Amino acid sequence: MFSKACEYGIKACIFIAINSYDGKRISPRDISKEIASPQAFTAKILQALVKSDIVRSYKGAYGGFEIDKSKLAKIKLAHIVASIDGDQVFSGCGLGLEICNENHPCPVHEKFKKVREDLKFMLENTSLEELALGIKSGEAFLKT
Amino acid sequence: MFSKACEYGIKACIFIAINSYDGKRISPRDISKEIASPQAFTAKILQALVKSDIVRSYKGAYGGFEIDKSKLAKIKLAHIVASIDGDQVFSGCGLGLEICNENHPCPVHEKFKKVREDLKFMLENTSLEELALGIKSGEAFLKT
DNA sequence: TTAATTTCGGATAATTATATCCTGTTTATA
DNA sequence: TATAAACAGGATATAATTATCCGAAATTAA
Repeated sequence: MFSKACEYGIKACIFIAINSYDGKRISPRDISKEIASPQAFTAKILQALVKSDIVRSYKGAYGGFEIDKSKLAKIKLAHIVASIDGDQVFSGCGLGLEICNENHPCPVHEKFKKVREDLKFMLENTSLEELALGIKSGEAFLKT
Repeated sequence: MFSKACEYGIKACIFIAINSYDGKRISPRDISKEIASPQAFTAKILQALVKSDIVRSYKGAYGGFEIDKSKLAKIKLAHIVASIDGDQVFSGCGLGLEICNENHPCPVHEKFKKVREDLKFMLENTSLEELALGIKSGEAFLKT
């Protein structure tokens, strides 16, 4: 469904979000420990998330990554996924046809429509905030 | 969503199905031409589909691939997908956690449930027969 | 200003997925 | 039996993804 990079990116954002609640910046080392991901690779993904303006980074001592508290409710899964995997998962043809639409559909176009729309709706309506709260409350887990 | 191999596999099955209606066997060369896929790679995928008993192959002159007419309604997309990509798409965790279930859910476990179940239902209830008919009637297309 | 800390970013390596090539084996028909 | 047609399958090549390494640049605090 998503690339490894995207999975790591989502989990990293959630963990950054939790810390940002407490006004704490966090390093790739701590993040990769918490989400069980390779450290250097995770750092690369964080760079991308910085460029797409989802997380903020601060260099130097006492630096690290954080997310504006005011943004937590506004950032949706869709933003993170699109920023790392592109919009293929939202709009691409299920069978890889270059052109696939109502006028020129692939064999599963109509069948996929519902699934894809469900997925799109879910991604666009799930905020980083609620995911972070799920972890904070102990309902959900970031690893194992 | 699916691997390239799986996309080719699905399209190949559909084209084989169409020909099997007319009692015709078909070669990897003709298949890859029709579905715009690399020939040798497609042949490998067909081998896998033979092993998982979805298509049948006949060696020698006048040989080729075909699918039992009597099976066309019974073979569902789910069979093809599972045979090529495994059941990760049905049961795997959306964020790649090894253990992810009701008792130990990942942050998006509940959110993904509906999407995954939709997808599963669709794959398990879409037959090769109806997809083949869609192409035969000119409603849908296998390439471009 | 210096030292310590931390992200940035380029280079490289390892792994997996995709794709090609070539030879062997089987089979139908002449 | 000979021959041509067609799949089987191993070996190899290429591309994309995932992962690691290291030095440079920035920032804070002593």
